[in-house]
Parts: sequence; structure tokens; C-alpha cells
Amino acid sequence: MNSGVVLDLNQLRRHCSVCALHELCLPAGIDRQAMERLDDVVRDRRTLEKGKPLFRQGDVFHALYVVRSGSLKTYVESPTGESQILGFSLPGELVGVDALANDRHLCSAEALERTSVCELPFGQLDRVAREVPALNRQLLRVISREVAAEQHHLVTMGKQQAQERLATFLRSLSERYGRLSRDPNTLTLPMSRYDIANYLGLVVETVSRLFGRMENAGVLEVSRKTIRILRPDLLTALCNGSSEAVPESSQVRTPRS
Amino acid sequence: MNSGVVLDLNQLRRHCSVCALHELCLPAGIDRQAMERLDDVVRDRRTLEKGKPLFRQGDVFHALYVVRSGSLKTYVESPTGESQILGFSLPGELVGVDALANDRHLCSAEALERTSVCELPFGQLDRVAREVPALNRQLLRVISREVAAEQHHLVTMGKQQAQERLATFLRSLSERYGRLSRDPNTLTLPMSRYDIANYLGLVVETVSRLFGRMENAGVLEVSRKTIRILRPDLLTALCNGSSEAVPESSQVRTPRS
DNA sequence: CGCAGTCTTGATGGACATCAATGGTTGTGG
DNA sequence: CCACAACCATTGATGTCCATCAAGACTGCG
Repeated sequence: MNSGVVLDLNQLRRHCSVCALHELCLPAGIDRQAMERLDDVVRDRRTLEKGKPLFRQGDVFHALYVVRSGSLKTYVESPTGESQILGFSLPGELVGVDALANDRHLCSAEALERTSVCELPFGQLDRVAREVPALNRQLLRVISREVAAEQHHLVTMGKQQAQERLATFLRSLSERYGRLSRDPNTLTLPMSRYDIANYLGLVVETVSRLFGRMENAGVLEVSRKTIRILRPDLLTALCNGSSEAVPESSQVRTPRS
Repeated sequence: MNSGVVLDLNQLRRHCSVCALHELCLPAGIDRQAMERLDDVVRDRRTLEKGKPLFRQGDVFHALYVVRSGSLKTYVESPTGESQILGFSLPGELVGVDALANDRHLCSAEALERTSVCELPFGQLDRVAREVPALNRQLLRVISREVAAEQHHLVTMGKQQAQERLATFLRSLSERYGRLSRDPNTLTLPMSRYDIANYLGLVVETVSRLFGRMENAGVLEVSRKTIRILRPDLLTALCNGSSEAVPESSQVRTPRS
């Protein structure tokens, strides 16, 4: 077997300084020496199979995580068993921040596909961040990004119609794919329609219908998990409720303020 | 005039160590010496009249704020002029965290009544936090609280019916009033019905009707800005959709998952 | 193959938005 | 102090977006 070689590659890749994501992630804007200190914090990366939990609501908190490859969903479950998806995490994105306040995770995180993450035990991260001010600052920056993303989601849920929500969701994915230097107009969705619907506060039938509608409006090409954005301009327009190009049911709409 | 005396009181009150809120706020769990360092960070508190902005979406970021007395709303405005309220801030609560990522505020904050805040210029806060690890840790904790509150709001928007949303909102206020050692069952709402509706993703008429419904179900006593919670137990039940005690329109409901 | 999970499409209904009208409250200026 | 305006709050009648119910097609896996 070639497990020796694989191990070497893993060892090599372990270091932040050679990680393809280091411009997006915690190391951003940190000098080489500090980055080596950061490497001490990053424990073995963990790999999760599809559907496996990274942590569960109620677990005691001991580490933050950064997605390395693959993707996660985070969600909360109510006592009655229904769940609400809070977000999806792509490579370079931080997970677990909500647990800093109570030393317990308030939500669960689960792999949507085979996914690997960097584990940052918080005690060590805290200690190194103290010695490396730039790292501490960057940590706050990344956490603040999380806050901003949640705010954006809230606006979507509070003010937008179903179609605008889906358009906004796709735009967001597209933009993040772009940052990862993937083709921003060819999305391979790691999550199910159920997950998308749940995330957007809709039901799966509605999402399915909207995909259909956007497809025969020429905005998208939908083929199961693969979405091609044919008209990014129209997609952007749909985010703001510009309702050109929608055959189903003639449209007059006045949004609530 | 007695302005000299008032000034002395203000001077006295300025210090975190004698602030009535220090158990809830940044100083929590910090020793006396460290608290004096924190005092150096807290610049003059500012007082805002009702309706006045603390900061506006797009402003450059230079400070975090803690509400001292009164209350704020934070909201984002879309290019089309509609707005979404993200939250209301009561004494002891932190405002402005979303700006850490981009050095610009992503939302606006405005006083709902005569309100005073402590201003924490971020440069100094960052510097002192570096020297006082416990403060840094507490800062993260308080920020994390913000994240958790937003998550809670998201679940409300994604999964709950109108009545459950309003009940959840009132419960949350009641709890926070309790922490401030006010009567948790007598709420004096600083915000308008429009604000409540906006915050909950509803329209004002719906909120008004729901207040009416809950009133003649015996859960509340509603008198303009003053809400008395007569049956806290029923209010809690309403948060989970237990729809006992609702005269209007007989009820069968199955929530979306 | 068969079965379970996922996705799509159609028909119906309900929760809440919209439209409309009125009364109450607050603030301002003569 | 009153009059006026601007805003806030309540209540009723109507409409619509999307959830619900139902059924079928497709995919993937043991």
C-alpha cells in the first residue's frame, strides 16, 4: 500500500502556510512566523463521512473548526423535533462560534458530503492569539463575518418572497464559489432540496417549483444537483424582486415595509 | 443650579466597578485591577434623544457600544428603502459587532427613547484586551451571545407562526427585563407596533390583532405601551404553538419541518 | 428487483398581507 | 389652551402567496 506517501502529503498539507485557503481563513494577513505558531494550534484535521455530525447541540465546547474541503450544515432542533438550518459552511469558513458564550454548542453541525475540517482547540487558540495580536484581530474579523452572514439571512427571511429568497441563496453560493476559484456559474449543490427549503423557511415543493420556473425563464439550467446560471444578471435582478421573466401567474407585488 | 452635583454623580457612575450592570456586561468575571484598566477604555458615555442615530449603515467603524440606560434598535436598509430590524438592545447589551469584519457598520442603530451608551473605542479596547486575557475572553463571550441571539431570531422567522413569534418576542423581553431586576411581567415597550411587526417579519395589523387575541384569551393585559403578562405559563405555551386559549378561528395546525 | 429517499407537478385551502376606514395619542405653534 | 397635523393603533373585508395534501417519476442502494 502507499499509505506512507499519503501520510507524507497530509503532513505537508497540514501547514497553514501552504494551505490553498490561507488567504480566506484565519491566517490571512499574518506573517510567516506567526503562521507557524498558528500551526501549533491546528490539531489533526478530521474527516467526516456524509451525514456524520461534527458536533451536536448540547455538546461541551472545546474547539472551533474551519472547513477544509467539502461542506457542512449547521442547524438547531426544537424540543418538538423540527429543525431549522442556520447556514451552510464551505471551505475556509469558521464553525462553532455560538458556543463561546456558554461553553456548550447551541447548534449541531453535520457533513453534507465527505468533508474534512481543521480543529482548533480553543484553549490553545486563545493562548496563541494572546501572543499574536494580529491573529486575535483576525479571529474577531472572521467571527464578525459570521454575524454579518446571519444578519443577511435574517433580512432574507423577514422581507423577501419565496423566489427572491431562492435567488439570494444561489447568488450567495455563486459568490462564495467564486472566492474559492471555482466557476461561479456552475453550482454543484451538496445539500438536498429539503435542506434548501428548510434554510429558506419554505417547503420543498415550493423550492422545486421555483427551480422549474427559473429554468424555463432561461435564468438557470437545472439538472438535479447541478445548477448552471445562464443569466447572472437576471438572477441578481430576481433578488430584489424585479419580476421580469416569470411566466407563472401574472405579477403585481408590493413588498411589506 | 446643581449641575456641579450632577456632574459628580456622573463621574462617580462612570466607573465599571460601581456600575449596576457590571455583572451582565464586559466587566463580568474580571478582577478589580483589570476593571480599572477597562475604565480607561470607556470614553465619555453619550446620550441620545429618541429617534437619534448612534451610527449608520456605512459609517466607518471606530467603537463598540454598550447600552447603559434606555434602548436601541438595529436595522438594515435595502437600496429600495425598506428596512429590516435585526434586534433591540437593552441595558448591558453590546452593539456594533458586525462592523469588526469590514471596518464599516453594516447596520444602523437608533435610540428608541432617551438612551445613554458607553463608547468603547476599538483600538483601545483591543490593546487593553491584549494585556488582560480575561477581558479578551469575556469580549468573545459577549459577542458569541450576539450570535446566539441572532440564531434564535432566525429560528423564529423560519419556523414559527405569527402568534408564536409574538409570544416568543414577549418572552424574550420578559426574561431580559428580569435580568435587569425589573418586573418581568410588566413590560413597557419602548418600540412601536410597526417596529415589532418589522422585527418579526409581519405587518402591523397582524401584530395588533394578535395582541387583541391574546388579551381576550386572558394571557395579557394590553394597554398601549404597557403589557402585563397575566399568565406567563400560557405565554410560554404559545411559543411552541400550543394553541389552547385562542377564540379567533378554530385551530388545526401542522408546522413545516 | 424492490424499497426508501428524493424530486417534481397538480389541486385545494389557509394564514397572513393588503386595502380601507376610524379613533387615539403626541407634539407643535399660534 | 386649543387646534391642527402627523403618527400610531385598532378593526373589518378581501385577496394572494405559499403550505398542505396527493400522486407519480426518478435515483440510488442493499
